[in-house]
Amino acid sequence: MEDLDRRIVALLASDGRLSFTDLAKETGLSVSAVHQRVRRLQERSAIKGYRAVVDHEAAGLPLTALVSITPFDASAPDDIPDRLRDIHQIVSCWSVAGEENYVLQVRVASPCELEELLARIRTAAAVTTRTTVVLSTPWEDRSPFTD
Amino acid sequence: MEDLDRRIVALLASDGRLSFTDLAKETGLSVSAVHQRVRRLQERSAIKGYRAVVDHEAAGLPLTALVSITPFDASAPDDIPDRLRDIHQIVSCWSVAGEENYVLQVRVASPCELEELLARIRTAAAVTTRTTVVLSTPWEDRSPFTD
DNA sequence: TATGAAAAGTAAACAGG
DNA sequence: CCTGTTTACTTTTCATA
Repeated sequence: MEDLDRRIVALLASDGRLSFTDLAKETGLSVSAVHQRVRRLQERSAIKGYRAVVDHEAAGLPLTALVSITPFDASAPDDIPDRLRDIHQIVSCWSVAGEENYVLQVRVASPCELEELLARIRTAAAVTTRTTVVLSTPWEDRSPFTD
Repeated sequence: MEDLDRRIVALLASDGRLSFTDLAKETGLSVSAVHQRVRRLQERSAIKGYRAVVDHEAAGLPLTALVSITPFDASAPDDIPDRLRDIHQIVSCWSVAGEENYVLQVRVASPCELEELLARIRTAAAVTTRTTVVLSTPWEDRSPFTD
């Protein structure tokens, strides 16, 4: 990726609603040139979409946890992500190198819902779970490009 | 939070660039009413901002890791987030219940940069680190509201 | 807290270098 | 791959219920 594209991506990663006018000012390009570059970045999926950053406490999902999972049967074919994809409380699913096979980031309304969710994960994916509850979030989902 | 606000938040969480016109269609409100509600949600920080969802491979930061950290000196006052805040490779910082005190999500360009980053984290925050490298990411940062 | 209408600003498509 | 122009749409503000 070119340096100009990198700048555009960094700018949109920290403010996804920047207008093309502002992007043009920041990059020194014309509005049309920025527009074309952003469109290309989206077509190539270098920019995959845009989202509002939500305060999950305010939105009724105050409890976050990290759930490490290990299959019961290590020899079974690994279709775990497919088995978990429809569980919307799982906001991230990482395949990891380490003692466990996957780490999931989950968001729920209450400890009680976490309990239900863990049961659902275990049965859906045939795994054991090790859960780390998040107590507070100093920050989250920051852009790594702001250097 | 009201039900209408929750719908608006959910819509913007999955598409942060939805126009007020489209939000109005989806919610049955007028454009101005949606506009006011979104503005209020932003003022109350229920919506904290907007970001582009970036393909980190394409953007030159293909390596993600989860770093669990434990202070050398458990009796020292805990200002760890403050000591780590300026390290932009740390995209998330969660205070957790468990063996370790914090889990960090980090993004770097290469194993070599990860090594440097871990050294920086250890000296900046006076901690030991346990690092779990992410091998692949079936999905990430999904909206938990799409039910 | 809602509405509709007007003014200002922006996005998208286009022609051309 | 860039630029400037045009058209259509969107955002924002305002008067009003």
